[in-house]
Amino acid sequence: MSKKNHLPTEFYTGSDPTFIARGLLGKLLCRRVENVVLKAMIVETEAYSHQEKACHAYNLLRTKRTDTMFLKGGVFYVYLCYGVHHMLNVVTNVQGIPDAVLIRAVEPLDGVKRMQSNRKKNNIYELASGPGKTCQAMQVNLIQNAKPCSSADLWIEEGQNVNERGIGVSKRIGVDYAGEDAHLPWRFYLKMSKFVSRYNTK
DNA sequence: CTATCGATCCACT
DNA sequence: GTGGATCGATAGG
Repeated sequence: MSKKNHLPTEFYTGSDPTFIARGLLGKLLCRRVENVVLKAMIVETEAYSHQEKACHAYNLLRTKRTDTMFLKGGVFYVYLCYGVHHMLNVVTNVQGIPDAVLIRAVEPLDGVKRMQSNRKKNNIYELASGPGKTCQAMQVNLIQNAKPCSSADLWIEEGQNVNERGIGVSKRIGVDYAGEDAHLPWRFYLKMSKFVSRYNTK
């Protein structure tokens, strides 16, 4: 058994979600399915906080779905969107304070053939350039919900160091329903990456 | 119980 | 650029 290079717990619990969303850029999202290991670098994230309307757990709203977000930071929050696509988040903050970071896009590194097969696409730039695509490529579904970010079948490990100046910022995508909070500059991405989702809402 | 609506993607024009 | 797919969670009667 090789020792995994997991992130320390404090990484997930120690700061507000925008800081953690920035910090996750360059980290590696890893998945083991059967005997195949998939690895991909996180290149785009969005922060969600219980204090703003775009968040499922806004105002500490607790439901069957948002229960996961109330767990201590460092677990995955997975849900189904539009009845079709899974979305992968990382829960942050301490227990009882529901904040999270959505993983919106990753750059495939290992197991690319498997991801191409999962996505039924060959173009590497289209394998995980969006939150739904990322889950399809990495074979993430509701079974992963509430599992630790250091699980044997899905985990996050150290990756590239990212220079702050290499990080682009914009408002979040697809949250127009959130009123004024829709304008929060809480989407973060690697400027130089060709693997981010196409949208570039400023 | 029913109605509404997505933290999206893709095919098509 | 636009619209359909598709279904579970959610809120309200």
